[in-house]
Amino acid sequence: MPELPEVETVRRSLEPRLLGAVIRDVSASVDNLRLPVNVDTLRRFCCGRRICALRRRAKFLVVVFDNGAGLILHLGMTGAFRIVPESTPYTVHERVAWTLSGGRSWRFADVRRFGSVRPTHFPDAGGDPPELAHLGIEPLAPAFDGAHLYRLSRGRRRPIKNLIMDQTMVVGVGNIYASEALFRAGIHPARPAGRVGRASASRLATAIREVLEEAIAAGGTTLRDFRDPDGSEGMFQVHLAVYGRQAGDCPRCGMAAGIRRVVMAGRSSFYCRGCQR
DNA sequence: ATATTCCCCTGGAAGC
DNA sequence: TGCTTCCAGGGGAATA
Repeated sequence: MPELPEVETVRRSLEPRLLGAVIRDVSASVDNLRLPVNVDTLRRFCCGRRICALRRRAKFLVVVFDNGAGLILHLGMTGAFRIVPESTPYTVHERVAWTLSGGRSWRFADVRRFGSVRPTHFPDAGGDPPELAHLGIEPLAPAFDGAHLYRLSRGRRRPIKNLIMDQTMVVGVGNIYASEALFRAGIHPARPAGRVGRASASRLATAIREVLEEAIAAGGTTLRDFRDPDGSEGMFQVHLAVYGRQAGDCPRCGMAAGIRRVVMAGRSSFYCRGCQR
């Protein structure tokens, strides 16, 4: 369940350990994750390269090399990184390994293989690679506010929850934080996006920003698989107000068994039937 | 043009 | 006990 806070937690953990490292070799134990993994191509892109930056865009990690190339990484559902001594035996689900200067090995494990590892070129320093050009606005950017969300939602009949999870609209919000943000804003997840008014859009934009920032501060949410590169679990799951709490009492309005679970667009969605309209 | 459905993949839990 | 089914859900292609 890595969403923006989990990916940012991973980025912050990896950054100090990867910056300045030189990649000596790459190996892979599978030829496809979510996308094909071509180890020869990876070697051509990575070997001899120094890592200059580690960015996050949406739920992607972006590794920037010293020559205008780099990697786009996605954790999928069960992806995890660790950095270990080169001699450390591989675990069964470690799919890709980069040998780094200093005798270290940077490992990508992914049980369900929904993750991805893509080499890329950057058209300009600091910009997104073309593969990520379709992505919408970063919710923690200053330009993301109620007015922006209001404009995005005009004329759209799809449920507001589906819209805020649409990565071409606003990025980083997945199934867990969508339910949490809508709860905080008092908006029913199935409300048509175009029927969300200015005041509600403003509350929702604020709620999205706040829940993501609080989750980052807590090191993310661990419900099943998520671990940071040190193997630690996140702590935000104890702060979830509605996600996974069907039949629970509402922590805001107090309605007994007020929390409902419904399926929207194939995803479990949680809301309080007493205080979300 | 917009929005939904399907598929990828594995393991743990629940059901029979 | 053991087998089957369901569920988790991000992203992107296919489809309506």
